[in-house]
Amino acid sequence: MRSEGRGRVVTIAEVAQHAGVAPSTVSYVLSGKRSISPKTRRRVEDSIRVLNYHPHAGARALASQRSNVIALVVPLRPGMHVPVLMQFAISVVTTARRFDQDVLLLTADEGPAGLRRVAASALVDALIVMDVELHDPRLPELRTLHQPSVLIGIPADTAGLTCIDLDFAAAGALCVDHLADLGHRSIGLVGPPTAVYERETGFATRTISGFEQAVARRGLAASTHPCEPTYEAVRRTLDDLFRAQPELTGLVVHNEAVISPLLDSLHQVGKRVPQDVSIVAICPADVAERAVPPLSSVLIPAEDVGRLAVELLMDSLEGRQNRQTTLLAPRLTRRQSAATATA
Amino acid sequence: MRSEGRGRVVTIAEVAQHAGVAPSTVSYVLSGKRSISPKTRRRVEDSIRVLNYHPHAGARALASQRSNVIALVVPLRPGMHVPVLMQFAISVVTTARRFDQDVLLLTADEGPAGLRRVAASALVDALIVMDVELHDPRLPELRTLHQPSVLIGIPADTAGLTCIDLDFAAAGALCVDHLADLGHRSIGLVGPPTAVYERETGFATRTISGFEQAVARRGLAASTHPCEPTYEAVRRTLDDLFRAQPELTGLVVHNEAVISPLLDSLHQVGKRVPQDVSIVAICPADVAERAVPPLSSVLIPAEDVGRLAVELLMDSLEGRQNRQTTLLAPRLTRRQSAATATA
DNA sequence: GTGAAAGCGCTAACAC
DNA sequence: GTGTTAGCGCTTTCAC
Repeated sequence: MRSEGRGRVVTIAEVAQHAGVAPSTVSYVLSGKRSISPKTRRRVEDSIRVLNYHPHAGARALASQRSNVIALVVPLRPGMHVPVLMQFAISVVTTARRFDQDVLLLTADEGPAGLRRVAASALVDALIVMDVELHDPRLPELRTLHQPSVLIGIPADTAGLTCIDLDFAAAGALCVDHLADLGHRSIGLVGPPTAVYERETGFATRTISGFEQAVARRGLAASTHPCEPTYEAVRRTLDDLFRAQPELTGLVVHNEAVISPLLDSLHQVGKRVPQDVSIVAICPADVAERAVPPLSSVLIPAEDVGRLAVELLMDSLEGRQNRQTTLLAPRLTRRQSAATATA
Repeated sequence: MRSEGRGRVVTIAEVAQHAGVAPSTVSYVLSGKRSISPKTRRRVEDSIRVLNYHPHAGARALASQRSNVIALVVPLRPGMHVPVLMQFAISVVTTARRFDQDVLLLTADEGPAGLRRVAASALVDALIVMDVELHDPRLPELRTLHQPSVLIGIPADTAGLTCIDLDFAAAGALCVDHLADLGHRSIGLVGPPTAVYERETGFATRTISGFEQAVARRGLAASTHPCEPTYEAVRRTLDDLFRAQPELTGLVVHNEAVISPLLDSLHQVGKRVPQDVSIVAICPADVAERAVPPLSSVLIPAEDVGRLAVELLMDSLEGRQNRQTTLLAPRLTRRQSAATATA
C-alpha cells in the first residue's frame, strides 16, 4: 500500500476531502490568515501529514502574487575574496529560510537584463545585489523594479535605494584611534591600487576620509598610499613611507592582497612586527588569522550583512518602508600585530 | 505615456490582443512547439518587445508542470575548500542559464526534508547535491523523488542514482606514474586524517587503492599515511616515512591542509623540494599555485563537474535516461615540486 | 498555420 | 468558524 502515485501531486482538494473540510480551510490552516477551531486544525494537519501534502509553489505564486523566493546576485569578478562571498551567501540563505523564503542564485554577468527577467516574470519577490559599484549599470533597473531590493555596497547616488555596507570611514578612523591609543604618532595607510579608487564601490575612498579625519583629530603625522599587490610595489611603498616619515611606527593596511608581501618585506628590511612597526588591517577574519603574526584587524562582517539584508527585504515585503542606507559599525579584533609604541 | 502600470503585470492575453492573434499563438511563438508563419511570428515578437512582456513564472510552472529551476544543495561543513565550492556553484549557474534554467540555492542543513520540500512543492525540476557521503542520510529521499538528481561524490551504494566525481583512484595512480616516470623508486602517500576514511565521501579510500595498484604495477617501494593537519603530526609522519624508507624521494600529498606545514618541515630537516624530495599533490589549483615551490598537482575539476552535472540533469529532463556514475579523468599539471630522481 | 477553451492548484473575496 | 467560487496567467489539447 503506497499512497503516492506515479508522479501524481497531492492537491489541496484531496487534503480537504480527506479532512472533510473545504479547500479554503486547508489554505487558511496553512497560512494562518483566519482563525480555525483547534479541532478542525488538527484534522487538517493530520491529513496533510498522512497524505504528505506540499502546496504547489507555482500555483501558490500565481494565486497569491508571491513567490516566496529572493534573488541573490553574486559577483563573478576574480578580485573578490571568495570565502567572504560564500559566508555572505550562506547567511542570506539561512536567514531567508527563517522567513520561509528560498533563494535564487544569479550571477552578475546577466547584468541589468537578468534582474529584469527574474523580477518581471515574478520569479522572485525581492532582490539582494552584491558588490554594487559607484555607478553600477544595474541601478536604473533596480529603481524601476516593482520588487524591493537591497544593495550591498554604496553607489554614488543612493536616492530611492536601500543599501548596506560596512562603515569604512568609521573603520579607517577606528584603526587610527587604535594605533594612536597605543602611542603611535606617525602612521601610514596602505590601500588598494589606484584603479580601485576610481571605479568600483567607493569603499576605498571612504576608508581614506575616515583615516584622514581621525589623523587630524588625533594630531598624528600620516600619509596614504595606494599599492599594487606585487612585491615590487610593496617595497616601493615602504621606501616612500619611511623616507617621508622616518619615525613611522604604525600602518593601517586596507588591501588583503598586499598583506603577505608587506609582512615579508618588513621582515627583510629588519623591521619586526609589532616591536618596530604595528599593523592594523581591514580585511576578512581568515586572512588576518592566517598572517604571521596574526593581524589585529577590522573584519568584514559578512554574516551580519547577509542577515540584515534579508531582514530589510522582509520588512519591505511586509509593507514597512525603509529606503535608506545602513552602515555597519566596524569592530576591531586585537591580535598580535599591534602593540604599544616603544618610542 | 508609460505603458507599464503600477505593479501591473503584462499578460499573454494583452500581447495576443496587441498582435491581433490568439494567446495560444503567443505561447507557441515563445515555446517553438509548433510552426508559426514568419509574418505572425514577427508581429508577436514585436508586441512582446513593445509591451515588455515576461511570462509569469508561476503560471507557467502551474500549466506546464515545469518550473525551470534546479536546486543546488551546498555543504556547510567548515572542512570544505570554499573557493572550489564557489567555482562549482558558479559553473552550475552559468551552465543552467544556457539551458534557460535558474538555480535555487539550498544549504545542506535542511537535510532530507529540505530536498523533499522543494521537490514535492514542484519548486524545482531537478536537484544537484554536493558533498555526498558514503552513507548519506539524503540518499533514500533522492531515490524516492520524482525529480532527477545528480550527486557530487560517490556513496557506498549508487543503485538508482546518478553520481559524478573526480576519479580519485586514477588520480592516485597518475601521481604514482608521474613519480615513477621521473625515476623515483621509493615513495609515500600522505592522506587525510583517519576520521575521513571512515565517514564521508570515500574519496580517500579510492585514492589509496589507485595509489597502491600503481605502486604494485610499477614495482615501487611505498607506504601510505593518514595525517592530521598539525605541525606535530606532519613531523611524526615524515619521521615514520624516512625511518621506514630511508631511500624515499617522492611524496604524494592528498590533504591540502597539510601542504604548508609539510613543506616547512621538509625545509627544516634540510630536504629540498624538488632536489631531494619530489612532491605531487591532489588539491585545488589555487592551493598548488600558492605553495612554495608551486606544486605539481592533480586538480579538482570543479568547473567541469558543475557543467556536467547540469548537462546530465537536462538529459534526464528531456527523457534521455542516465542512471550511472561518471568518474572524471584526472589531469596532472606540472609545476616545480616534482623533478627527475637524482639517485 | 491558427484559434477556442479547458484546466493546472492555489488564494482570497464573499457569503453564511 | 467554515464553505463556495472566481480568478491568478499560462500551456495544451482539440478543432478547423
